[in-house]
Amino acid sequence: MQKTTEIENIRHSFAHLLAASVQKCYPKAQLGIGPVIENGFYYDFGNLQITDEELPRIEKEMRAIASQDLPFKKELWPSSKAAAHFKKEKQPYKVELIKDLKTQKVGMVYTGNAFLDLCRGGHVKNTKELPLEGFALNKVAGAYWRGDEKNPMLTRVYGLAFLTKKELEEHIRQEEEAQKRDHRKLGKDLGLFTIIDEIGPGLPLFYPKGAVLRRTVENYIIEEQEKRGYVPIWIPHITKGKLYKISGHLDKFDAMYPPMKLKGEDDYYVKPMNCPHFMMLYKTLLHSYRDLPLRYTATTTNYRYEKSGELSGLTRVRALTQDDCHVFCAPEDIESEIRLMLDMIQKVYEDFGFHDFWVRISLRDPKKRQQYIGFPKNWNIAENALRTVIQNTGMKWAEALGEAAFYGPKLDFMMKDVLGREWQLSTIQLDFNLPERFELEYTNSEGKKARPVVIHRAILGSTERFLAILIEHYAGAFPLWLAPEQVWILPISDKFLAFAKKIREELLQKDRNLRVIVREENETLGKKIREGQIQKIPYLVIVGEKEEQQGTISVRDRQKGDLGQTTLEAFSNMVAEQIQRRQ
RNA sequence: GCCGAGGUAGCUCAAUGGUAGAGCACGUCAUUGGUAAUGACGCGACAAGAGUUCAAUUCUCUUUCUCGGCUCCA
Repeated sequence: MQKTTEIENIRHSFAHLLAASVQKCYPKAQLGIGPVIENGFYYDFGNLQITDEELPRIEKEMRAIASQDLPFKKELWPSSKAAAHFKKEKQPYKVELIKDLKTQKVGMVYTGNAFLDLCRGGHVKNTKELPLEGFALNKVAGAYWRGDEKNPMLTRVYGLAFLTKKELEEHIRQEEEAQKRDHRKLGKDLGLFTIIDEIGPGLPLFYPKGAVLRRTVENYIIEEQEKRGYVPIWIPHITKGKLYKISGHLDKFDAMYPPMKLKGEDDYYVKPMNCPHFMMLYKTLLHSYRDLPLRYTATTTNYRYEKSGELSGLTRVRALTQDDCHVFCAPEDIESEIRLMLDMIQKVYEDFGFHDFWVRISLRDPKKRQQYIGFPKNWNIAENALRTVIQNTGMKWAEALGEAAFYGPKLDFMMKDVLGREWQLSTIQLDFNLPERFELEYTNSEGKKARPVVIHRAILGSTERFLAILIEHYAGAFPLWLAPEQVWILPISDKFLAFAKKIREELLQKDRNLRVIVREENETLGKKIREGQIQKIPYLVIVGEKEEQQGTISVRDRQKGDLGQTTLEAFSNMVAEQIQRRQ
């Protein structure tokens, strides 16, 4: 039996209690499984149709059972006896579990004399140890039996459980905080993007502010790439199906939009990925080892027919833009190419303010060799290259067996945002498959044909998803270099409108890329300041009689408030420096 | 796609089997202002379709979209 912690025992016990309560309230309910999860527990039930409104009743019953101070008792039963018991009790899921466990004996747990559940262990000794103040049932959802969509859908009841009331409240407070930062809400409030019924689910449109934000992010990536010798290519968004026959995607990829059927022509598909296009472009030219590594990049949109229930804001869309890159290189260049990518990833994360991340080295599962293609020799080169490079960077890393793609090992970058939520961002993947399928070649130094390795790489992953993460990470208060509107100029009254416009012109003379807007509306200063604060504008510049006479401006910082009067020169320098330092 | 909950004005939210209210936003006018909301007036909505009913935003069904999960993410 594996060791469990106090909180796990408590959560596990609550799961049992939940099962007992549901059985009492709904005698026909069938028991599934009830594991411990982050922050609490859940239990799956068959033959149970309930909504959130019924949770208080179930919770009340759980409290009633717990308050009887019942001991938890565990016995080992022969599996056949337990199976027979559950068969009699009309608990088909439990019977199935016992059968699949294939053990001689199974644990059965009781409270007091009342039978509770099949159990592998890890609970408190007595229900009086349960912190009833720190627990609450929180939601009902559907879930497939044993996580397989071919199986029936069960009703899952989720509960939160902590040691104390304070921790529970803290958790709820954190969830509320996360909700305030929700990129879907901020996207609306800040006028960044929208999703329109008539256009379609998962197909976001960007307002000017959102478009400026995404262009800023994408241009930044393009700039950093080009500094490192990556070169742009351009590819069309539709293609003949033939391309995906070669790549093998047509059989395997199930999120493909159905093809366009054109009279007397081949079927055309909108592209759900870019790799095959990159491969074809490489193949059209003859390559010498002197040309390699060849670093092709394109920021381009893919279309994937994701299941409707999977769509969510910008994090899961049907039109996703990738900062895609494929490096074609000789196997011996793998290490240096990856080092180059890591260098860029480190720089990019720092500039975006992502200070907490780790790298997952996704390797083969050595027990399942047949799942992977390519020569073991190449795999060894690749896996070792990944390890060596990562271990030399000082980045936090962990190896994960069985997480490799079937065509090669990869590095996945896991980022923690300010709320401690983990996101998978960048990925670097070694690929031995596509060069093979597309029969890519280069001429090596001996004048012989050789096969290049392809390294796939995306730093943002998808621009849309990345923006969602950025929005939530900063709660919409973007650092100056990213803010879609960086400076508002607020004239005290329309008498100073001309002066305000002059200030804008002068600021633009210092930096013609500065995003500065004069708020001309006939409103009070207080109103415009409030508006600026709500819109999270980094700097508000206030101009009136004082400023016009003294040739100064007044500056208000989004966080620090009124900074007082300063010169345009000083303000402009401060802004320039801040943008340059990406703060 | 599956289970569940929802969709009222651009946004946030009311009410109702019998003419749908408010705040913000927007427009007009007045006001000419000093660091988080000036005032008055005005414009504006029951997701779509079908059914039940004398009458449907309200009840039923279908479609669609959103949300919480499940599954999936090459």
